[in-house]
Amino acid sequence: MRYQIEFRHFRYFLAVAETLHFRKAADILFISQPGLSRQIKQLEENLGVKLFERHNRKVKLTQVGLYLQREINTNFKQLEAIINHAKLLNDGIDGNLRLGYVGSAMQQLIPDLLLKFKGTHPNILINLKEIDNKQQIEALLNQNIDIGFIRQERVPIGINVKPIYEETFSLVLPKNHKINKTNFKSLSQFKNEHFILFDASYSESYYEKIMQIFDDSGFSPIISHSTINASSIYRLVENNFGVSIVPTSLKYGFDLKIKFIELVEIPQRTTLKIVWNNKNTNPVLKNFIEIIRFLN
Amino acid sequence: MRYQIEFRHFRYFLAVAETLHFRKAADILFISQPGLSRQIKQLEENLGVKLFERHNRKVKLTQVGLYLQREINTNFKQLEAIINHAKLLNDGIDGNLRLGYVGSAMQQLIPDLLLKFKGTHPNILINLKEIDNKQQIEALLNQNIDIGFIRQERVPIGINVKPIYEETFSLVLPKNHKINKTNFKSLSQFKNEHFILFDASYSESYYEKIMQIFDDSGFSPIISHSTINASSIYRLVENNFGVSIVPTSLKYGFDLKIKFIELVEIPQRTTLKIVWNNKNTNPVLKNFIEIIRFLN
DNA sequence: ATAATTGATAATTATGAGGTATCAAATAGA
DNA sequence: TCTATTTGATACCTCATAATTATCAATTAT
Repeated sequence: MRYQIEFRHFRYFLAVAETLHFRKAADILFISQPGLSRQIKQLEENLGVKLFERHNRKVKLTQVGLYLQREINTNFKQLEAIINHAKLLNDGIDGNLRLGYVGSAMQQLIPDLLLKFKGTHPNILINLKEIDNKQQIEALLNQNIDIGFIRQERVPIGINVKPIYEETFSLVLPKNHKINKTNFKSLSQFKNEHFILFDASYSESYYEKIMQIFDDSGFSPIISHSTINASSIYRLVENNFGVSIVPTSLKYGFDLKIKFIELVEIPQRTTLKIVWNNKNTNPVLKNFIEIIRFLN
Repeated sequence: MRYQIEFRHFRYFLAVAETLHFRKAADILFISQPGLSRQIKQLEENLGVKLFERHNRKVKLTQVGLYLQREINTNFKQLEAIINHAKLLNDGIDGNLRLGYVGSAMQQLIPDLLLKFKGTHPNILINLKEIDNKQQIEALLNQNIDIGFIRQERVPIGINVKPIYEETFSLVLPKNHKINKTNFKSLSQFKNEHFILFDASYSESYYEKIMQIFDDSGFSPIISHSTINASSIYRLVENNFGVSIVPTSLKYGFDLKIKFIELVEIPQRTTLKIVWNNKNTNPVLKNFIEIIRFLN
């Protein structure tokens, strides 16, 4: 117990816990393998806890090691956030907020929200990143973003959800398509058309919902293309590669030879939700959620 | 920026922030004042943030310094808690223990054991699962449970066994059966009765032992039903579907129209054993086995 | 059998934390 | 005004120890 534990020990520990390989971890840390071994040993001695099982040619985390990896990781993320925030404070900025969003949220909602937030909190630095649903959850858990905008039903525990905008779906057709708002009866009129849809990887639950729409209409769609980007969908529709179904709000802001038919009769709706990690201690996050609360 | 920040820097920072006096802080930290000054300077340079205003003969925290003091303080508290918890986990004082057991062990033994263990280790979370002998071995090998309670002679290598309770068998008869404790002579009196027994799949070696009892008595039983549950056996016996033989301890805790005759004369005994995987490193397991050691 | 992999150990080096001495600036007291 | 005192910063030095190199021991792959 004569050595003080330092960050170094935990930095090294995390690297070994990550790679489960002393030599590789040493390379990543730009130190030699024996040096790394010694520091890990020191940490283990100081804590009085065995962190790794070294057998044969395999390194394994012990139960306690596993626990420490998780906890130290989030603790370090928090510390990092504290330091970043301190730097921003120093620059006269009151904090920052890292947003992730699916493309379809940028349509109208995020600009509106940010404008409102900037009004009350002018010195907040906002970072925006377009990421898909699944990766947003990942980023939230790792505290790489503070808040996400997703279209997905289920989220892991530890993630808070607040629905903020529910909307209908709309059919997307080429402008010259024979079906229009007046002669449109039901989706089954499109059973022989090719469909261009958001990829299942975009969000499983979103995809399921779309499939349910087809189920309810009594046919399986021919899916000719899938993408993760509204604008590519529209390009394809415009050029007669097929038709599509998208959240209604996505119809604004494009000037293409396509038309939309809102599907108000079907029961399915899609909900844009904001999500955040309840372990996140960023003070700006609290304020942002406060703003959201007064939306509906 | 060529120095890495270490805990030291924050420890020193907190001491100065607390005392607002470099010399006093240095005394508290058992280092010299110039050494302290230098570390604080390093921290400030590394963060790119001024933490203290040194004017006249007074030291004052800057806004950012104030923020950091609060945040680092709570962050360090959290880290401390993490480390303490890790130590508890390591000592098996906190954590969880997953038990598997055959129904007949729940009769008296497991409640007693758990009560005793809970007394010395109140913070351990215990998961209980009723599983048959064979599946317990499987679960131990896969480390899906930490400890098992079985009635089975042979176990694979890698599994440790400790017998904890040896007992006689008892006949189970309907209350109105003509044989009772006084006119009972030997098992051969039942050669024409139907028997209801634990299924062979429950445990092969247990089944073999029962068969041996019949062998010794010179007859093969007529087996009319087999089940894996003491309570169903008793229901069947109560309704005159046949008679049975069970471990004696199973007679407690039922209120049915049945009676028991303990077979003390025959040599066969059944032994409840605890079993665990010797590769299992769950520290709680060690402590549990320790408790067991003082049982007999 | 030989070579490759991988973590631990031993001996050595060199970085930088901490020590001593001292300074500079400011203040208090005469 | 002239000390004496307080207090953080600087300069220089020492030594503890982190990191390196070289090597080993054990295992596994060829």
